[in-house]
Amino acid sequence: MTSRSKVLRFSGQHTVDCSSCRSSPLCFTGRLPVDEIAELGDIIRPLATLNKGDPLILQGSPFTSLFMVRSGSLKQVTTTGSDEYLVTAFFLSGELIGLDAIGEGRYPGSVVSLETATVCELPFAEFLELGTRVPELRRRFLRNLSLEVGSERLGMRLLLRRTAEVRLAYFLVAMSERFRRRGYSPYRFRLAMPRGDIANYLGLTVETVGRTLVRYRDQGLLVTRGPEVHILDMPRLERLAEASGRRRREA
Amino acid sequence: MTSRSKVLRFSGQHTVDCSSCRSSPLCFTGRLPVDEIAELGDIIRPLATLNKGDPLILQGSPFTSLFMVRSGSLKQVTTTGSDEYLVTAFFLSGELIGLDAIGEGRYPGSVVSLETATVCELPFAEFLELGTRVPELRRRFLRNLSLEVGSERLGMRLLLRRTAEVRLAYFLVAMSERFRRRGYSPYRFRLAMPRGDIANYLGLTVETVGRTLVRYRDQGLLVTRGPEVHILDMPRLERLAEASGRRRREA
DNA sequence: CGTACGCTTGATACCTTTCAAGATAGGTGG
DNA sequence: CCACCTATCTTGAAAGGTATCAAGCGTACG
Repeated sequence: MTSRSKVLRFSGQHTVDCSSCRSSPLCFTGRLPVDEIAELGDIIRPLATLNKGDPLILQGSPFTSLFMVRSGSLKQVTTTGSDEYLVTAFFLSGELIGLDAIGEGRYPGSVVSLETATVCELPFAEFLELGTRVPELRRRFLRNLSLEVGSERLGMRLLLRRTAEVRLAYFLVAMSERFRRRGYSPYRFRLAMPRGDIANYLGLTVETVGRTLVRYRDQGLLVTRGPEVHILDMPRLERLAEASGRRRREA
Repeated sequence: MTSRSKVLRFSGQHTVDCSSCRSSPLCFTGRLPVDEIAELGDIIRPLATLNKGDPLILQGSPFTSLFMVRSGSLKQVTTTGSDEYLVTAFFLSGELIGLDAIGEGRYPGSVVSLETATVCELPFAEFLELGTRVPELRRRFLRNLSLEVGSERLGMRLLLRRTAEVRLAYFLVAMSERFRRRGYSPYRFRLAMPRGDIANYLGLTVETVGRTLVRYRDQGLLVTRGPEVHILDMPRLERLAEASGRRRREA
């Protein structure tokens, strides 16, 4: 169950040039004053490269570091007591991994690479220490954590009352937006995760996701070819994603 | 929509004796050294008293403070663009309100009292400033925030794949545990929120919640009388709450 | 005393899961 | 380079769980 496979090692090197990081505009450290960026660079351990399927974190291992995605994408999966497999998050470049581990002191799920990806390691103790001297860093970090609380809280409550059609639209619009902010086309992108992971993440089955995609295609909303998504009618897809609930009634 | 009703005012008084607070063992500030507790007391504005239905926070208003529940309970509700009413959280004594507002700088939902309740106000700017001098306070706060991220992330993903029977069991077990930690009986308690709010929170309808409670009663799991809950067979209820998923199949 | 709100109960429709094969595609080894 | 294997995606038919719609019922409070 907890296959103790190759857990990656970071290079011993102890300096990163954050100022040259392509993810920096998205990273919560982005646009910090130069001096402080440099200090961060002293802390951050750079550039583990992961291949598809490589684990970055094993569920239950002690929390030591946050990880910042520089390129590629990863998923977080939690296995519950009854051997249930739950996809709890996807991480794209510029996003922070491990925010949910600080509280318990252990990582609540395994994090696995969905494709070739690179990450930076941010040892938490040293990060906290740096925070003592850089209030702005603290503020950014709190902001980041808080946004996470809010979006999980609201996003999930929303999904709970939604049909498959709306859930998937919501997911695709969100992904599209995430790609757009990374400088990619919001209309054509490649979803690195398999259908099964999407279904699991949305609380649906693979079959339902598949059928829903077919319906979208029939309605001229979008087309998919394997992992490739091509959105044809974004306005309508967005309207669908925002659609209130199940059927008629208002609560 | 945003009924500008009586928004409560705090007394001008500027000192709170945290050390005498009954919620202190549950509050994230609990068990801090005495000096620091005292400093907190200088910041915290005490004791607004709310009656059932009184709003503490109006959705969209600028974020200025966190609130700590001293007694009673409250709910957070978010109204979406399409006038959909979503219950996104319940707060019991010792819990922090407003964690999800830090990021956006606005409160993402209204917070309304479910019964007579008292809260302390914790102005955020001053709290941050105090954090500069008290690293332990920062750590506690981060821990608190992180736990929130984790439980929302996992808890919700779980609910998404659950039947009404399991969702409600999960909710009742969680509430029972929260009461237990507050020194009340975990077997007999009073849920201050109406059925409709529970249903909404769990992504169900009132009818389904009602019918499910009847089924529990028929099975000898628990009985309800209005807001009163009396759990008869906790082990079985817990097993039900942990039950894996919809029907047979494993993911 | 009545009105309102919350809770119950019943019948029906519908979405999604479940079960079961089949079709594709990517990767491996002969 | 092709055959095979496995994981992934597709399609179909049936069952099941909830939402929906519609009344009743109780109870609290003005």
